[in-house]
Amino acid sequence: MGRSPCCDENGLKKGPWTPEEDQKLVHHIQLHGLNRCGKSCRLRWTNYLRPDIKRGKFSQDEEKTILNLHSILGNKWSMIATHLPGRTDNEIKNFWNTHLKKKLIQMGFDPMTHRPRTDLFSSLPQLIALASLKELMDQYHSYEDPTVIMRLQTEAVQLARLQYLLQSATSTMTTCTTPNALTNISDIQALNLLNSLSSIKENSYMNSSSQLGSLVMPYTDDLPELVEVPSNFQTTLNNEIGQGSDFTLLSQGENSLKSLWVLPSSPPLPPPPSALPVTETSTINPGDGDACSTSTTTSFGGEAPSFWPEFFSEDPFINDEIS
DNA sequence: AAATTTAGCAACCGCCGTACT
DNA sequence: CAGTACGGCGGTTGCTAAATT
Repeated sequence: MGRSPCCDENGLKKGPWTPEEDQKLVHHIQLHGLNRCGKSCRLRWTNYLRPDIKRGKFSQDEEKTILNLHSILGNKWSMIATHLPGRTDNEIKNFWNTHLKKKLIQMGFDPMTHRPRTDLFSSLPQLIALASLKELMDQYHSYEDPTVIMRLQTEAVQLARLQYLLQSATSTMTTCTTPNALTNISDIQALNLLNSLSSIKENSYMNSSSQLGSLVMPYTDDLPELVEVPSNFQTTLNNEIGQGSDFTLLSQGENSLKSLWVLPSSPPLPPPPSALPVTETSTINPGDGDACSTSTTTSFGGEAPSFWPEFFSEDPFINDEIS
C-alpha cells in the first residue's frame, strides 16, 4: 500500500519506506534514544535544522516584503516564504503574529485587509485616551502651561481620529452587515457613545475657543483631516476661525448626531515645525447645497514656542504612544 | 526579591490534496 | 473506487525568558 519510491529535486528519496529503511530508522532511534514521530522529526528539520535556514532578526527589506506579499496573498505563509530565501513559513508566520500584526493594528490598519480600520472596538485605545484627556481637563484649568498644551494637542489628534472612526463605524453599521462580530453593536449604543463624547468636549476644551486653531489641525498625509464639532458650537467656530479661514464646515446634522465636520480646505500644508498657526478673519463664503461652508486663512507665521511638539511634522498616529 | 504578566518562538494538531496500491 | 500513507499548510498551544508590578 502507499507510494512507491521516488526522488525529489534534491535527490532525496521520497515515497513509502522499505523494510531496510525501517530497520535503519529503528536502529538509529534506538541508538540515539530519539522518541519522536516522523512528522515531528520532519518539522524539526525543515523549520530549524536545515543548513540553509537564515536565523536572526528580520531586516527592514524582509519586513516590507512580508507586508507587501501579505496584502496580496493573505495568510499564505508558504507562498510568502518562497520570496524570502532562508526563512521558513513558520518563522514568517510567527513574525507576523508577534510583530507585524500588532504594528499594523497600532497604526490603525486592519491586519487582514491592510486598510484603515473602521470598527468601533478598534478605537478603544483612542477611547481610553479620550478618558484620560477628560481627566486631564478636570485636573488642569489653566491652558497657559506649555506642557499641558502640548499634551492636549497630542490628545486632540487622537480624538480627531477617534471621531472619524466612530463616524465611519456608525454609517457602516446602518447600511451593511459584516461578519465581524465587533461591529454588531447597536446604533443606539453607538449614538449614545458619540453623544457622550460630544458632551465631554462641550464641557472641556471646546469651551476654550482660543485653542481651537490648533485643535482642528491634524495635518498629516495619510490620515483624515475631518474633525467633528458640536453643532451648538457653530457660532463660536464661525467667530474664531470660520471667518475666511481655510477650514470648511462640511455639513450639519445629516443624522441624529447633529454635528459639524471641519476640514482644512485644499490641500492641507504641513505646518513648519518652527511655527504655530495664526488665524486671520475675513468674510464668510457660503458653499453649495445644505453644507455650511466657509473659508479662511491660517498662516504659520507665529513664533514657535519652545514647547511646540516636534512630532506634528510627522505622523502623530504612528509614532504616538497612548499613555 | 518574589510574583505576575507579557512577548517571542518552537512545536503540535488537524485538515487537505496527492500519489499509489 | 476505497484505503493508506506522505507531504504540506495554517491555526493554535505551550514553554521560556524578559519585563513589569
